[in-house]
Amino acid sequence: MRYWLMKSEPDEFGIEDLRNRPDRTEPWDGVRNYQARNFMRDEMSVGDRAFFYHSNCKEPGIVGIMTISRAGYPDDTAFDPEDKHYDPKSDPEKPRWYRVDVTFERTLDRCISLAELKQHAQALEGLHLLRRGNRLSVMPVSADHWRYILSLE
DNA sequence: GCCAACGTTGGC
DNA sequence: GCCAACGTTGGC
Repeated sequence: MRYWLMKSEPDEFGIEDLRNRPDRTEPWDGVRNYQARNFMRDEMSVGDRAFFYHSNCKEPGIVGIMTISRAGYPDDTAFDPEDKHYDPKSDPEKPRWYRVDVTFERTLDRCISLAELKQHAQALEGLHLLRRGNRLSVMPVSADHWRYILSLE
C-alpha cells in the first residue's frame, strides 16, 4: 500500500465536491503531465491512500484523505473535443492520458497549510511538494512523511 | 538534438 | 494580478 498527494483547485473541484459525489467517488481526470500520468497509470493500486491538496487558493494545503478505488485506466476526457482537457493527440486505440478513481475518506480536522508544512522542511526533506518550483499535481508520499504530516493534525 | 518562444502552474 | 519555474512545441 502506497501513499500519495493529489492537487486540485477548490474552485474547480474541492474536497467537499468529492464528499458530495455519488458513492463519494470521482474519476481524477484531466491530468496532462507525463510524470503524474505515469504514477496513476503504473503505480497506483486500489487501497492506496492520498492526501487531497487544495492548490491555487487562499490557503493552499492538505485538507483531507481519500482512497484510490480504481487503478489506472484511460482518461477519455482527452477524446472529447468539447472537453476542457481535450487532447487530439490521444488516440482511443493508444490512450495518452490515464486517470484513477478516488473515494472520499475524511476531511482533516483542519487544513495543514503549505506554510505550515514548510516549517517542517527538515522532517519532510524530500517531499516533492516542498521542492523548489514544484508543479507536479500527483506525487508519492513516503510512509514516514505520511505519518509525520498526520501527526500535525 | 538544441534551444527560444510560448503556455501553464501555483504561491504570494 | 504578478511572476518565477517549469514543460512542451517547433524551427533549424
